[in-house]
Amino acid sequence: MEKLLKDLNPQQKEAVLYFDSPLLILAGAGSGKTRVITYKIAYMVKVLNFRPERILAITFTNKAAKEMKERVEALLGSSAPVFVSTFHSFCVRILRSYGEEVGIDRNFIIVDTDDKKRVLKEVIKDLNLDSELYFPNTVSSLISNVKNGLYSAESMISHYPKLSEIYNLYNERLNKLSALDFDDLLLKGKELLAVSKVKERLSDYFQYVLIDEYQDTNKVQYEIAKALTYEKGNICAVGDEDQCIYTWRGANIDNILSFEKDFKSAKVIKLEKNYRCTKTILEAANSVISNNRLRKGKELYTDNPEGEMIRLYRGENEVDEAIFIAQTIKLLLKKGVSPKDIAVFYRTNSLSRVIEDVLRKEGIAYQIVGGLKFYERKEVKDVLAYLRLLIFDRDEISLMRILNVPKRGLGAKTQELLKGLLDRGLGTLEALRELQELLKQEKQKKAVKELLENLEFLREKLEELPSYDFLSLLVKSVGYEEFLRNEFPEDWESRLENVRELGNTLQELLEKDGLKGRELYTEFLSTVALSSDQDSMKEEEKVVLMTVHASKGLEFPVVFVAGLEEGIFPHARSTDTSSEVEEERRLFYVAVTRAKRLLTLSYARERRLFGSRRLSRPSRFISEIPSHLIKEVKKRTRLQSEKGTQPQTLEPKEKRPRLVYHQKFGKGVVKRVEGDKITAFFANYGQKTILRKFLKILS
DNA sequence: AGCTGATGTTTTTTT
DNA sequence: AACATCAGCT
Repeated sequence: MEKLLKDLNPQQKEAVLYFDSPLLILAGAGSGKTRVITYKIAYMVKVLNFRPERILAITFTNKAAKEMKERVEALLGSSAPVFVSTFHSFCVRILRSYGEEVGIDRNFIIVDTDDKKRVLKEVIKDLNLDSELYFPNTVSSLISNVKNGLYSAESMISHYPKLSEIYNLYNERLNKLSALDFDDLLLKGKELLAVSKVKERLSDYFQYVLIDEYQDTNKVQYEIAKALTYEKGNICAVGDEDQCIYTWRGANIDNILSFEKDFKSAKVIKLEKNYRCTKTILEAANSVISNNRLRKGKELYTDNPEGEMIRLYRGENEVDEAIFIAQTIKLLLKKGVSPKDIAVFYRTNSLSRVIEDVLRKEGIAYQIVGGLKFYERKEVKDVLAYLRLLIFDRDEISLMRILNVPKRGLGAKTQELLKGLLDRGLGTLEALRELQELLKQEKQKKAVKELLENLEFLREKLEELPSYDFLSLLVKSVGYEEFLRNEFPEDWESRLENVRELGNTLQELLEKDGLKGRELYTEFLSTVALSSDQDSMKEEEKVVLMTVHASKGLEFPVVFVAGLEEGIFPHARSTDTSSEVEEERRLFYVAVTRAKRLLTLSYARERRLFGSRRLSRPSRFISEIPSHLIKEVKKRTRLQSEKGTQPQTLEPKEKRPRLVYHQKFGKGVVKRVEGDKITAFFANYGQKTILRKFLKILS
């Protein structure tokens, strides 16, 4: 262990060795905080003889949890069952063990964003509320805010008079389903820890609690942490107020700013030496973040070399910008940079599209983190819904989802009928049985009968068959593959592939935890619901694309930040108040400090947004970087020699029109194009040849 | 019940 | 521009 400690600088060492009182480690970007945490854990196990399973470490994502576990084990040279998890999965764990103390069924289901919206839609409809004011999206985030303790439902009465009613009915519905949403997991976890029996038990059990990314914890999470370590002060929080980027999700920057007040006689250690970035990149980052007022104040320094200047590219439009990025990447690859060492960041997911298109065209392999999440894809959710239905008989949400998937000729009316039955308190299978009696049409009767038999059959097989086979059986017996073929002739194969991938995940879990049958599936469904973007990221030889949010906690030798325009980054919806702008700035700071060696910023003069072109100005954040650190670059001159091909890729290429519209003749299908004359076929007028200027090109 | 075209919404970030 | 939703029609 003594040998290990030699790897640390004095502050890091102090942080590892300090145990006298609550400890807050203010760890600047790239200051080796993961190293400190893992060494601290290793120290506890090896020197202080703590039982690893009684050390609780909370991370931000499951991926981070897994990595931390691996790193600790590498340090110790043996497997150490340290309890590492996210707040959410920790709460799932304790609720599955002690849930009944706060009236929670141990077999509760977790509703994801999509399910939540479905339930809310029903609620809003049932309350006969004006859907102009109560959009499911808006209501969903309002409810989140209420649950995260930002304000009460009643306090919103002036803007949303009926919010309390929605809130109550929504919770009632979830309750009936034994379902918890993401916020409930934390909230109920907190409630559970308020039960003195549980609190004593757990806080006695855990000898030490570490929390990573403390700047992004919310009020509820703070209280959970507090309850676990109450009075004992055996807590270490690690965070960086400059990297707090989730306030919109309830993260409370005060948690970190007032740690010393919240935890008695707390000690604060700052890690200000950066091991990641070049001097240039770090100076840029320091300079940008110094524009923020709400911070404790740190000044990072590094012994790393000066490094290359930060590059800045101005694109004519978003396509031009993407081409620049692709070309630069190509050049780097040619120079021997590994693709997995290159990352492209953007503020919003929608910006990824152009970049993807160009990378694909240029033959650059990339992987995209986040976006449409795997577990949120329709085909995956459908299959999961079947699984959920088999596991939890009360899962009405899933029943409704699959009632007519694959198509069985059971539509809205049947759904209403079924809902009535469920409201009478019947279980899903019972309700289906009743429904069979109620239906008039033979065809529908048969459809329900078939579904019912299928479900009963599958439920029998659930415990019997190995999980992978069971999933195949499920897909086959409900005719899901055929459904995919019919409904998605374009891409049914990749969709089917996704379903298979689901089987693989299940298999992995099976091998890891050795669970089986019902237990396995329950665990599987929780894992699935709580998986994060980063969790899906694999070590592949590919360039990585992701939002800045998703990049948190990662680092790359080469980083591109695209779309640096006013309205995009900072985002137009976050420029009203200075605290919003400060958060955008922190986000930019996170982006910049991911880069180890080379940072390239880019923006476009003109960008397509909502279908129309819009001129844009460069982001204010660019001008917050000292100009002597920035070098403006042009697209590679090498391409001057390939000029012939350049305009083709540069301009969105002029497509041959396929569908046109004429004032008098209406819509026409194009048959021939000669110069500015277009020959098209019109349904009621036959074939006509018309000058292009009289036609509107539809596609 | 299910399709069609019209209409309206979406783009902030996510456990 | 792409997508979801809905009324009205078959």
